Amino acid sequence: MSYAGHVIIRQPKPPFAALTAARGATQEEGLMAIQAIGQAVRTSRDATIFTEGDDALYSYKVVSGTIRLCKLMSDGRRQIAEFLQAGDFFGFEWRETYSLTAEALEDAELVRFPRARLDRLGEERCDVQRQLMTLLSRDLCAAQNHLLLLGRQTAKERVASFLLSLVTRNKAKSGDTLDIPMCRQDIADYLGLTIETVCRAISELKRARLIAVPNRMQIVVVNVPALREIVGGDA
Amino acid sequence: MSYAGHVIIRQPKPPFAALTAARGATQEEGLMAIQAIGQAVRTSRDATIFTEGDDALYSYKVVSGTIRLCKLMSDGRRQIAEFLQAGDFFGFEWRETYSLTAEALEDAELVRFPRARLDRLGEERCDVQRQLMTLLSRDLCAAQNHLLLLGRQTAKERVASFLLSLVTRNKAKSGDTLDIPMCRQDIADYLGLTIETVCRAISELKRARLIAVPNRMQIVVVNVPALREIVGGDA
DNA sequence: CGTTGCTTTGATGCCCGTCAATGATTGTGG
DNA sequence: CCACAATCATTGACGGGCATCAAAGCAACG
Repeated sequence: MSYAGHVIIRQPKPPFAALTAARGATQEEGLMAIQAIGQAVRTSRDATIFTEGDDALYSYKVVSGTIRLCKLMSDGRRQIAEFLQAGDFFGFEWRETYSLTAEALEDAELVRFPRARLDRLGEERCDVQRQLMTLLSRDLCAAQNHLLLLGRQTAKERVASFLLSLVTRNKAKSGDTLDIPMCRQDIADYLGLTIETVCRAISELKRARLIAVPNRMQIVVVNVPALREIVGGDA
Repeated sequence: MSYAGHVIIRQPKPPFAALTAARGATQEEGLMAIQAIGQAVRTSRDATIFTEGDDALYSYKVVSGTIRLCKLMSDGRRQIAEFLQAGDFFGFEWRETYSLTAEALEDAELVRFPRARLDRLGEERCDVQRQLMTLLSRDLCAAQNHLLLLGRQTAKERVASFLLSLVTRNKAKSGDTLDIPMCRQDIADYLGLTIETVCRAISELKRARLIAVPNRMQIVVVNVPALREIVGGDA
């Protein structure tokens, strides 16, 4: 029911050459074993992939598009935990139900892994379990850094941190253009701010010539070191 | 060097009856196998157990006392990710170096597990890996809830959430007294607030008769449902 | 019994949230 | 192709919640 918008493209054994290529040089055997049980699915813009509290039937990998993982309060307040892009895995928390909600920012292609099969695979093969551990660890460390951002950084620092995380992810340098697939509201909900505060921080960075904003979906990072300077204090 | 304050009490095989008893009914075989390679150590108040960035040589379990896990910025700003008490595990992020700093709030007894041995054990036994996954998942979900608190809750809600988390952990009911091992500054750094704001929120709850504060280290939760009412909006 | 460290309370200010209006961009139907 | 609506982004005015600064309680200790 919450899987409306998902279409299984090919069922049992899709060719995964393209997927592993997208991930780059990851030749872990455990990872291969996981990939082998994947099913390709599609989601459309704003579709819900799973909802917090649902039975956790599948884990996922992003092939293309962008996904947001978020928590909602009953009065509508929202906190986005993470944005996921090609090559990222999600839904690997080892629990009966999903601990957050996954939605597509834009049309996306995913690979999904049935939890039951993943579970069986993990019982037999330690290298698979180990791979899952690595994925979880990555998420945990990201969450810990996010805690510091939300608890102790100013609005300007948060926006600079966000841009720097995109710089890192895209291996961008000063002068490069970043594609920003998320709207301002998503950025605000990720940074624990309001949309207006995000706008003002971006405008301020623009006035200071640290970035340029050709359009709402792109940002040119003119001066990466200066952005790092703003974040500064992080260990 | 950063292990000053640690004393190995008994080296190879301490009796773990006390430890498992403290954890309650956890008869997982994987867990037993992990426990079997533990070494009992002590830390004193305010001692650093490990520092963010150190080589991750050990993972730990708390036997007694309270531990804080935190991130520091170079200008001194601090965010506490988690408080750990008897039965809790920490330092299980599967990375080369620790992703945060662990310190003792008070004199504490720990069991430490050499990463190298844990690693070898994990290669051989899937049930051990699985157990480690479960520990990581717990931390990840806790961190995700913490993100919502830091990003989207008001000061009063945060303090109420904190008290409720202690209520849950201690299985307390209205009228019960909670022992608060952490000082106000630690609470503030956990909740992303200042010490003054924490004090004011506590005073407000006290005035509203939701809690009583016999002394700085104890809080009586007079009206748990009313505390839940304050947090309210969470899914 | 004064010192020391932590907590609490008060006064003040600022950052960011709220409310509101204007721009910019995209999509739609005539 | 353009008018129009709809959506999103930006900017401004204002206020409130929390931080900052300061001082006074309060308990533990020598």
